[in-house]
Amino acid sequence: MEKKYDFKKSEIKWQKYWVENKIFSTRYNENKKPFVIIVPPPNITGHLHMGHAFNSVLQDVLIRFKKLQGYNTLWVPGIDHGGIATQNIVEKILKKDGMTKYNLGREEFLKKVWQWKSCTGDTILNQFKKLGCSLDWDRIAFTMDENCSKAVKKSFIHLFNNGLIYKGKRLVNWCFKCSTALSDIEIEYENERSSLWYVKYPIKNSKEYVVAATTRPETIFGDTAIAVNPSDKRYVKLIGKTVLVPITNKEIKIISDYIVDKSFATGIVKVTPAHDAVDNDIAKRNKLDIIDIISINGTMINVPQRYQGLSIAKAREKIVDELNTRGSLLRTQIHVHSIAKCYRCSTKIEHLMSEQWFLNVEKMSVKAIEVVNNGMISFHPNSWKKPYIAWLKSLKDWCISRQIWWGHRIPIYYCVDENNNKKNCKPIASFDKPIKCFYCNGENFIQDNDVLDTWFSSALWPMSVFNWGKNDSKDNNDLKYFYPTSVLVTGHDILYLWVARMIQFGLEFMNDVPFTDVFIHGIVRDKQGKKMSKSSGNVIDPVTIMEQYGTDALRFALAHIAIPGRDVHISDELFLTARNFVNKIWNAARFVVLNFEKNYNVDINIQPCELVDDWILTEFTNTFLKVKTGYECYNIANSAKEIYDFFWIKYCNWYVEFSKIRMLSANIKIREHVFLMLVYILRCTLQLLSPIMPFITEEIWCILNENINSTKMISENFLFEVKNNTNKETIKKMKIIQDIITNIRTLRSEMNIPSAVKLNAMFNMLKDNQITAVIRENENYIKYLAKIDKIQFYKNIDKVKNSALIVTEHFEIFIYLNGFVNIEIEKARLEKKIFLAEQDIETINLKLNNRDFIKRAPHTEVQKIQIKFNELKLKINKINEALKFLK
RNA sequence: GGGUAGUUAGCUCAGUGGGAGAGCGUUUGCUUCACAUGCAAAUGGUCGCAGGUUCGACUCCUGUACUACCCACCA
Repeated sequence: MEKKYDFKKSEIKWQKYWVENKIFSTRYNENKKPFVIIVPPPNITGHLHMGHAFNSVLQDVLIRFKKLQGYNTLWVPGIDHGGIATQNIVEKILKKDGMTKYNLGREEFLKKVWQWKSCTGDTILNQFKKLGCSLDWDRIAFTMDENCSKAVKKSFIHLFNNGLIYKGKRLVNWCFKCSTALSDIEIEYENERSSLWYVKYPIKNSKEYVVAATTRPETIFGDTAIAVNPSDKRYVKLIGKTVLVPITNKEIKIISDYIVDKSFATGIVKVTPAHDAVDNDIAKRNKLDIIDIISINGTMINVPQRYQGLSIAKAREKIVDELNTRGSLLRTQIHVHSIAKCYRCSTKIEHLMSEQWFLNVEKMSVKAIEVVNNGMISFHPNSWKKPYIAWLKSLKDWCISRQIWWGHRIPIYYCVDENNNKKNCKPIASFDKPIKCFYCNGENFIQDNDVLDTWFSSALWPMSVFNWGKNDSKDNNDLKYFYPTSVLVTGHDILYLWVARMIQFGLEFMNDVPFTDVFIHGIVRDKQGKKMSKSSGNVIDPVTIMEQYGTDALRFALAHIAIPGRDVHISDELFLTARNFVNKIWNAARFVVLNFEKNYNVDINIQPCELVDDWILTEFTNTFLKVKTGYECYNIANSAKEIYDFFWIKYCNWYVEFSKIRMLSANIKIREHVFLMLVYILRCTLQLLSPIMPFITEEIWCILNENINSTKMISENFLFEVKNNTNKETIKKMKIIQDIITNIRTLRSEMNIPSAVKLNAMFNMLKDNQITAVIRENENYIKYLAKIDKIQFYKNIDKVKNSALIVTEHFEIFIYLNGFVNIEIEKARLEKKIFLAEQDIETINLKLNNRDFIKRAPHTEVQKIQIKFNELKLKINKINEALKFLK
């Protein structure tokens, strides 16, 4: 076994082995219980970032653990075509060559995108492999492949024919840069410092005027009313009057609407229904005209000639000037408000009227709420249930059409005449171009130009990966066997965008939930808690970390901070700690392997034979149960922590140290036994840890196999079985031994006694004989670890000169200091012990003197306190005696 | 405006109705033949603030301050 762990070599080896031997390929097997996860498909544009790494590690941990438990585990890999994001990237590439997509035309452009996809689309999947993800590589799915395409068409046609998909001219969110409509959750809000302009609107046939405040003076050309709150006493008398729009002098009415906030600015709102959501609602309620004044290119339309064709910004500048000159501007005020931005390119979103396809989500939302309320789907942590339900309850229809080229083209066909002009026939939803029009027997059709929102195909993901839409469910064993999947693992950032929609679609098309559990983990942030982004320069690249510290270190660090319901803060120290742990594991294994002797009989059944053996088994059992609970209840951080503590503290710092002295025995049977125990516990721990750190555990497992003639892989069923060996007595006994050792070490440290100086320990036993027996049986360990030469036992001995004192509930230990005694130090040390004990006594006294406590607290609790009190008293007495003796 | 988390050691964070924990940092001692990416020991906290429930609250409840995130119709 090499002195240093070469993680790079090991990672390449095992990654290749797992993939080539299809260790994680899973087939339909009705005799085994499935455990299924579908990966949240990353965009083809993506490179592995820390968020992916975190998400993937958690899924891999679950899959690998369930495999150890004997499940037929399946983790389906896949990628998303990432509509707008991908199109933007390819357009950027074209731009470098001075081209636009229009130069190429739709078909040629799409060819380019597919070409680009075939070059770079595998990047992220290869990075998943590097991460050690136990995905089934025979099942790579893509949201634009044939299966998904069929699924998209099938679902669209179903929804269209049921009247749930409809086309309508509505106010939508429009991104000029991406030149497409966006759904409500595809926009992000950001605070912006801007101005609030107070504009005068003269009242017709009067010298008076009303003042409306606006952040968008350029939209006054689209004003079709002025609104006040009906309960606003200041303005009630104005309702119904006519005012003139500045500059154009167009006549509009003053109306009343409850939505107007009396306390904001003047309490008077100018209503621009074509470019503002609230105004649009007001217009609907009051049947106002809607005038478009901004085109989908971002230029002014339907405005006075001098404004026609200007950009929004230019128009604003010009209009503020003009209002000012005409005396229509009362005043201007600094104003901070949040503005909508595109989630793909951060361009300001404009609201404008546009003809789009919408999905009516009303009924689907009711069902999606129901399955969470009745427990068919559980969220972990449960606190996400409330926001999920609240979101669905207030959900508006989903704008599903996008004016881009890359994506699933809407399977709607329009009947046209010879000149490609649409006839009056209703549009037809169809898998392929229809042969004949239902309505007029026409034979010419054109397909709708728009494509579907990327998230439409994502919503079908749990079905489409199992060929729903392509293969009807009757003979589709995969779909029957693997659907619904077991758990969906994702960050809360796409709970609405993705999770809610999968649930809606699953219920609509499969009449069943797509998964029974949703594991919602935190978002990866930097040390200060900020989102990682290229522009902030705070990105920690997982690939760099893998190269620097190893993949297992990355994985352990991520698992270690995966605390349920909390965002995770990443810093370099995390990986350092994890790297050190990897090193520790390697070296502990090396210690074990180096102690292997050829004539060991490794087939014998291992039996604990000493307290230390019982103890480590008990500790392991406790750890095993806690780790299992952590894996099963989505508290991965706790599992990681428990293994870390057990392995480092219990196994390495205590058990291996105990073993060292036993290894010196002349008796080969003893050496053999110790080796077998060490190997057994090590293997059990490795297996328990393998879901988090698959590479090093597999590597060591393999090395150990050579020594014990085994060929099994680590991912096969658990070696360890929980028996009734969680013995509390064992822990207590062991604690006595550990306390003695620790106490003597502390004494040494406090009195500056070099470890080379061997000391004598004289035990004065105060009570229990059984404890004497325990100490006698484990004398060797005390001697070895506390560097004691000689241990003697007495009953009621006098004080021992030139010695320091350690007092516990069971005994006094006089450590003969062999000339190192410093009376002053020892006095100070003992006095401090008394001080601390007296402090404890004080708090205990408060309780014991409280009659209510004695009367109401559980009897066991009172007893516990009483015992503690007696122990402390005894300790103080003994130390006081010693102090007198010192004087 | 509504909602959800958080506030514990110098830093990053676990945790529990009955004696405050880890990692990193700091201090001290140690090259002991698995590991200095290590071993041993020590230092360090009014558990945000104010009330309440309880024999007992860091833990449960209410209020409050601050921070973060999400949602919303910030003209």
